Amino acid sequence: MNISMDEAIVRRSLHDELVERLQRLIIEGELTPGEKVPEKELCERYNVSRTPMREALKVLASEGLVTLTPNRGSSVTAVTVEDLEEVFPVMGALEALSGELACEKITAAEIAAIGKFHHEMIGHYKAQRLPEYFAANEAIHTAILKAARNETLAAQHRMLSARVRRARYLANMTRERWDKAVAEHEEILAAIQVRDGRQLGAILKQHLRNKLETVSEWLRRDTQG
Amino acid sequence: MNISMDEAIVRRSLHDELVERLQRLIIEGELTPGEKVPEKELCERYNVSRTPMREALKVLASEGLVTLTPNRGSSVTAVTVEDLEEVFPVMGALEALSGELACEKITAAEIAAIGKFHHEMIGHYKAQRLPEYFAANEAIHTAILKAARNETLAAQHRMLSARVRRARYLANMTRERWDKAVAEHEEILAAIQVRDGRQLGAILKQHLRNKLETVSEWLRRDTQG
DNA sequence: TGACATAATTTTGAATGCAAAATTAAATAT
DNA sequence: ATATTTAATTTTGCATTCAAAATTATGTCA
Repeated sequence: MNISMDEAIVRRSLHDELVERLQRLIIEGELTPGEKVPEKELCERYNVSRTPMREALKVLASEGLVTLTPNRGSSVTAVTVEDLEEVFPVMGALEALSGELACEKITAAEIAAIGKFHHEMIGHYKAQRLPEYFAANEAIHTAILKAARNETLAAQHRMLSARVRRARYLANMTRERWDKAVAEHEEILAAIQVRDGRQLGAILKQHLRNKLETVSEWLRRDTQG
Repeated sequence: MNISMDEAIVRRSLHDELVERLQRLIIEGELTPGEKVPEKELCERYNVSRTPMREALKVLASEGLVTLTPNRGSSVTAVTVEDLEEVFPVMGALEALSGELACEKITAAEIAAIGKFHHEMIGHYKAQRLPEYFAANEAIHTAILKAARNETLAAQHRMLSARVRRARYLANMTRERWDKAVAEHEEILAAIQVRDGRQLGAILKQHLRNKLETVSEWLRRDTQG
């Protein structure tokens, strides 16, 4: 009895749906860091009661995306330079691992797909289209992570990524740094194509270290300047 | 209704307290993998309503400790060999990082403390006191993690650790493996004492790889034998 | 008896209700 | 006016309630 699940009705619990929506609101910046999460307002907006909303907020809090203060509700966690300096090394370790694992398990088709993203990205770079560049960039990193075939790894990475994605997106690179990032991406692609896991891991780690530089520099300027 | 006051909750937010208590129940094995979480029973036991209990379960679910099935409640996530093979490499990467960071930041006093744990552990090893050995062992790894001065790293590690701690604890080592683990610990201590982060990271990673062998072997035997 | 249908019970997901804490507004004194 | 109380309002944390789903029990008929 092999029933195709393709058309199965996906019934999700409200809190689960809300976790996702709130995550999006935070990442896309509709809810900005430091801001109090307007519980009531969001409940009305999504037409749910406070119960599932509060469940969702608790989950987000455990992921570090919001901060709960006893008896005074939740606020979007503000990312400080210190946070970034904590998160990036951890993400670096995870990405390095993803590179190593990916090289063991990646298929030719997946390599080709990454190559395609890469060339798209280069195109956007040459045309100085930053948002499109970011999208292609993220596609590459996601593809590597997926090729690693480790859901735990992917989940951990997603979690940390969510915490800093907004800062990452907002910090716009200097021309110089952008050049460097692209150069690193050439190396990334090369390492994948020859399936050199050690090398890929190392580059990914370095790549992220440079990103940290960019982002924390921007954050420093933005928050105190 | 029979309420035992010694277990009733006093401090801080209920859901937060519950997260911790349930975590303990799972790790200590009072709630065993696969078992359905008896929501009502636990509510009575801790004398709380279902609301905070369910909030806590959602958090634990997001950490992978319990599994929520729509409309049929929550059960303790059963750890499979496949899970272990996913989790351990990630923990390995985190531990390796913790080793590197720790060597940069650890104080002489902390090194001394780790040395003390180490010697206690050796004593327990010689006397074949497994539980005490495990406790000292865990103290060492926790101390290294703490010395790394990275709360994000520690939190991620704690989360993964919780998921496999029970299996880790239950799998008893062969004499041979135990010898090896102790030998590795000698190397760990040596690397810390000379603050060789690269080396420490590498050993920790290898150490965990061996642990995976032990645990997954046991799990395979236990679940299908 | 055993396969199936149907009714009773329990469990689950989510809305609502309520008391305590926090915040804001108003009132009083300086 | 500016502090400082005090009162009103809102928000928060949690308990309770309620409808829908799932599970178990009961009844029916071959």
